[in-house]
Amino acid sequence: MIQRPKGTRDLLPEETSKWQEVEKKIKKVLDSYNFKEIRLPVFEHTELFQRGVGETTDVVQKEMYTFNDKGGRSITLRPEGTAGAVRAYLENGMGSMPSPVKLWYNMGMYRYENVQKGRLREFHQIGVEVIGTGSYLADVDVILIGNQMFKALNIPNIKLTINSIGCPKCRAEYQKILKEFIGKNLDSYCDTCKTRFDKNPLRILDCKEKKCKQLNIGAPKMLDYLCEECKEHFENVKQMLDSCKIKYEIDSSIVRGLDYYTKTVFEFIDEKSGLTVLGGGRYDGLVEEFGGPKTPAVGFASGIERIMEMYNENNKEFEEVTPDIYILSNGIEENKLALEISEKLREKGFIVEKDICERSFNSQMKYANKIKAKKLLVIGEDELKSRKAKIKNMKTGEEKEIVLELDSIIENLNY
RNA sequence: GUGGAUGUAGCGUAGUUGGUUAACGCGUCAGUUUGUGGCACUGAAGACCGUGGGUUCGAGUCCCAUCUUCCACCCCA
Repeated sequence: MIQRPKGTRDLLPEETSKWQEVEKKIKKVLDSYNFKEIRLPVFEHTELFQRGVGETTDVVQKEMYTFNDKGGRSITLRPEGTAGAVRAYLENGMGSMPSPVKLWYNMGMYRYENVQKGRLREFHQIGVEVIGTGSYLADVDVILIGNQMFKALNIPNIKLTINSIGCPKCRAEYQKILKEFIGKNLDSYCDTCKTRFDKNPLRILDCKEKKCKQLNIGAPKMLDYLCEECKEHFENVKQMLDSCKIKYEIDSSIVRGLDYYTKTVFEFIDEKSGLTVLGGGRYDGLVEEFGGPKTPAVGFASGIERIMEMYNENNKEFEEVTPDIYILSNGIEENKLALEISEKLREKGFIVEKDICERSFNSQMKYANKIKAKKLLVIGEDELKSRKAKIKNMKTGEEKEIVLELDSIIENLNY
């Protein structure tokens, strides 16, 4: 038997209807902020992610699905959405659209990781990007969207944590100071931290090793070394969040795993599982990095599989969509009439089931019951002749005599 | 990438110290029931026991390898 590749999942009908329900609710929030959907290629040139996400990141170094296509091009399955969105923004001249450009996406992502709870190799993210404004107001809007999403999904116990990692200018300054602090005890740090020291010292602060955590106590904090502009930006973000009564924690260890972030970074964390369910921040340098004009931007991405996990826990009652009517028929002429009525009802938007297996009367009855049809209409010899029939409410068992005409059927479907 | 656990019909399980045609429940299909479902009863289909080797007269049971899934590290959404 051929089985699905590691880290992938099949979504069966029961699950897809729940996904659709969640996606619908999220889309409503996105619509209310007037964001528009974009759909992007599953694969891009490898270089896009190398330059966008950053050479030193784990995502690029060891988690990308990269291969050469038949034309010898290095191609990579997208591990995240922002790089592609920015590429599309530039390639399609979206800079000439009314600015800022506000986009959202819902796409599959691919990362060669070791599988675990809430961690797949193919997973899905819903994300937003606001391209073309450097204002703190945009950061706040983006955070508020995330907040509204979880509210709309009735998911409680989500903690918002924020931080600022400054701009290239003040970060470089801070890194120097941080390296001085860490450098004193570098020999005592774990091996991964030693390699981080040169490539990305900020990450050392995020190390989970006990000894490293110990050594990190008292380390200088990025927040204390922000330049005037970054400091003011962060203060404004906090002020706005306070004014709309959004609770948040400042967590100076949030660094984010993607290199393009600047200034504000934030995460929504599920307090029960400890998993990050939404993560994002500002990326003021990325458009320029890709050869575009200096264009600030901010966005987030949220993992649908993780959202679904929490959604299912907090929303037990789920309304299943079932057929409005099952039309039972036996015999050629009867089937013709049943088909005709079915088609007309379907055109009117009703969910109609009828026999397509040439099953017996009894089997059809049982089937209608199993698929939870709301109403039942039998078309047999008598009904064909008399043009009268009984429509049955499958829940109450009550039957009602009707004329075998479309209007009269429809009238009895709605009660 | 490292460490630990796991794997028997679609799903959930049983399978005694290795011994004939691998069992049960749910589900599926059909019948009891040419004209009204749910209940009940009867029957059928469905498993090369994750895969590949090995030990043995004989392997679902023992050994090795490999894959999957789950958990932890790491990282992230």
